[in-house]
Formats: sequence, C-alpha cells, structure tokens
Amino acid sequence: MAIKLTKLELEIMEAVWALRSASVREIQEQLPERKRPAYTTVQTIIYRLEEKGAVRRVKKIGNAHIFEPLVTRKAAHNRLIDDLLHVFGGSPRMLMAQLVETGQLTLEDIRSLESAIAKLASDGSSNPRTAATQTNQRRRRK
Amino acid sequence: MAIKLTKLELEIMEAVWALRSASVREIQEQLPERKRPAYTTVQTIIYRLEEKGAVRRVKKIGNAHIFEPLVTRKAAHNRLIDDLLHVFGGSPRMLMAQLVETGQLTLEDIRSLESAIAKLASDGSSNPRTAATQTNQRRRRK
DNA sequence: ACGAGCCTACGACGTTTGTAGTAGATCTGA
DNA sequence: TCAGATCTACTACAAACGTCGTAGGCTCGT
Repeated sequence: MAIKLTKLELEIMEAVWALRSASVREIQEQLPERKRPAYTTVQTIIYRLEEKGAVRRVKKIGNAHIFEPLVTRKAAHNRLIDDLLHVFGGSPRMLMAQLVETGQLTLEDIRSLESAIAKLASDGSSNPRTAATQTNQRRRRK
Repeated sequence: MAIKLTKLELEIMEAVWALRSASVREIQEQLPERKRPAYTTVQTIIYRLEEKGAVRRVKKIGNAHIFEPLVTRKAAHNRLIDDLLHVFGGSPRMLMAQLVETGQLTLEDIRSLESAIAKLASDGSSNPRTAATQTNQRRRRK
C-alpha cells in the first residue's frame, strides 16, 4: 500500500529518518534553514503523518512528544519510484532511456552499476570477469 | 521552467499527445474508460492546462475548439524525472540502485541498455567515449 | 511557589486538485 | 426551419496541502 506522501511531508520525513526519533522542535531544526516552516507548520504535518501512519509517538520527554518513523525511507522512496514508473508504462526502460538521452545517466554510470550488480550476484564467489570497477564521479548537467 | 502537471493533468495530456490535436470530446473518449471523468471535468482540466501553457486552441471545428499540446511529452516526463531525482539527491545512482534492489531493473535490462548506448554513441561517429551531450533527433511516434 | 518559556491541541484560511452541474450559444439533420 | 444534440463558459464545492496563530497546559530554574 505504501503511504502516499506529499512533497512537504517527504521533506519532513527526511528529517525524521535522519534523527531516527525526535521531537517536533528537533525535526524543525533539522530542516535546511532555507525552507524551514514555522514550528506549528511542522507540528501540523507531523500530526498528518501520524494519521497517515508514517510516524508514531513513542514516548514523552518533558512535555514534548517524541516521534519516530513507521515507514522506512526506502519504502517511501519506492512509492515515488513506482508512481513515476507507472507514468512510464510500468517498465523502467523508458525511464532509463530518457535519463541517458538527457545525459543524466552516462555509460560509465551504467557500467559501474552493472559491475556492482554482477559482483553482488556472484555473491562472494570468485568471478570478477565484468570487473571494470571504476570510481567515476558524476558531473552535473548545465 | 517545465510546467508542473498534476496526475490528472498528465493523464489528459497523454490523451492530447496521442491525438496530436483534438476536441474536448475526443480527448475524453481517448481516456481509458476505467478512469474516464465527466465531459466537463475534462473540459475544466483542459482549460487549466491552457492557462498553464501546456496546450492551446488552434482552431474551431463546428462549435468545438480544437486543442493541441504546447509542451512535449518528453519535456513533461523530464520534469517528473527531475523532481524524483531531486529527492534522490540529484543523482540517478541511488534511483538505479533501488530499482535493482527491488528487482525492477535486471542485469539484462542494464546490459541491453548499455549496448544500445554504445551503438548510439558510435553511430554518431563522434568519440565513442562518453555520451553526455548528444542532441539526437528521433522519429516521432504515431 | 512562580513566572518565563516551551509544547500541545485546535482552529483557520488561502490554494490547488479533482469533479461536475447549468445556462445559454451554436450546429445540424430532417 | 427548428428542435434536439453538442459545446462553451461559468460556477460550485469538497478534499488535500501548505501555512500559521492562539489558548492554555506543563516544566524548570530560581
């Protein structure tokens, strides 16, 4: 089912994931100050996240509630990916293709990914054939 | 820039892209009947898309306006991708990694993509090293 | 014990999205 | 020619989102 999170909710979840467990105040302060909403805004979102089942209150310290995530970052991200893939017909191929086309994904990226998988797949056993383990740093497009 | 489209707007745009040029009625009928909103709902969205600059009226047939897209499908999709990538820190690597992890992207996918790129790169006869900025023109879909 | 402060619980409000009804203009086939 | 079919241009409205303010309850240092 994977809860659907809005952009703001996601940003706040990022703070929660980073802190593992935190009060509204801590969460607010964790947010990049450029886009840091008022304390009560964060509070409201946390409440909504609670209703959605994305976080829960675990205890209380002083008079402040401490929240912690109920959904993992990975699960949330996966939901985003699935939504996007759905637009691309369910398969990641078109997505990949476009990433390549716009230069956001290079041949090097693909190769290193491939060898990483190959390595993972052969799981410890010997077979470093597709090895070309390059440590390439990516460049950003204009 | 790249206009931001909501889910419904995107679905309607898909119809417009498919038809190239169409009336509200045609657009509505192009939508998969499972999720086909009322005629006026489609009309409302088209109007909003018009305000956003995603479509425009090109002419009139009978008493019906004929609309056509102003933004390409690719551009719109790209906007979606960029938004997603942003969540993943701007780089497609984490995205890829997760696709692989969930089995949505297989080693085969990657290999075939790789060779496809390799072919494209050499095809252009330029240097076969990095495919970062190819302005490749491709055939329009029908 | 008390007051400055921090927290919570709510309520509020403007926007955006999804969804659609209605009135009246326009077209078209018989 | 004219009545029904079709369109457009509006209007409406609820739910979701983003954003806060406020009232009043708890805490903690002094």
